[in-house]
Amino acid sequence: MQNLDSIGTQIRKLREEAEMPLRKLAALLDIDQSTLSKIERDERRANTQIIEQIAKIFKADKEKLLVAFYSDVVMYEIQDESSFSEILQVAEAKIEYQRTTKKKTK
Amino acid sequence: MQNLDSIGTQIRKLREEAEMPLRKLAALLDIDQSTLSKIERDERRANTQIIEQIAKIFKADKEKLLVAFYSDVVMYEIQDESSFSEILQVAEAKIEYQRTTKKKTK
DNA sequence: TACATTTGGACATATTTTGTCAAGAATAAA
DNA sequence: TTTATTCTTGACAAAATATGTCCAAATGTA
Repeated sequence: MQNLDSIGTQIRKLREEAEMPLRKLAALLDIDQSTLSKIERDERRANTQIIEQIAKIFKADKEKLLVAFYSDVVMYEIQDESSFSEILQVAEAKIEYQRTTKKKTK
Repeated sequence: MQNLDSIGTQIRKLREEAEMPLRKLAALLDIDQSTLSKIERDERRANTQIIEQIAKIFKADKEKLLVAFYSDVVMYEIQDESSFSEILQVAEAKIEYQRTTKKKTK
C-alpha cells in the first residue's frame, strides 16, 4: 500500500530513524535549520533538489519521495474542490493525451 | 466523455459561439483585453473569479469549467513526472483521508 | 485602403516564495 | 533545578513570480 504520509513527515521519519539532529541534516542540505524544521512540519514546501539529496543521504527511494512531494502539491491545490476526483481524472487524461502526441516542452 | 480542452480553449469556444469580440468579454470581466487573449491561449492563468463570471455570462456549467481549470493546474505541476499516475492516486487518497477525518482549514 | 480585432512585448506594481537571523520553547542530561 | 542541546516561531529583507496596463504590431475583413 502507498505511503500517505506527507513529504515532511517522511523526511522527519527518515531523519529520526537515522538519529540525526535536524541541525545536522540542515547543514548537509545547506539550508537554514528553521527552514528544514518548517519543511518537516509541512509549513514550507520542499523542492526536488532537497528531496534528491535526502534520498541519497538516507539511501531512500527517490521516486517514492517524489510521489509524496508532488501528491502533497496536488492535494493543496484542489483539496477544497468538491469535484476533486473528476479533476484528477481529467488531469490524468490530459497528461496521457499529451504523451501520445509527444508535445515538446517549449 | 469529459472535455479535455484546456480552460483557455473552452473560454474561447464559449466566446466565439456567442460571437462576442474578445474586447467586449474583457470589458465585462473588467480585465485588459491582452490579458484575456493570453488566458484564452493558456499563456496566463485564469482564476476562479473569472471562471465564475464566464459561466454566468454564457450560462455555462461552472463546475465543468472549474474542472477544466484545476485539471490544467494539476497537469502543469506534474506533467514531466514519470510517476504521474501514482502521484494522482496518492493525492486522491490523501484528500479522501483528509475528509474522513474532517480536518479544518486553519 | 480602412477598420476592427487580436496578439506580443515591455514595463511597473503587487503578491508570493525563499533565505536568514535571533530569541523562545521543549527536551534531555547532569 | 541548572545546563546543554534541539527544535520551533516570528520577523524581516531579498528574490522570484504573478498581475495589471499600455500600446504598437500583426491579423483579419470589408
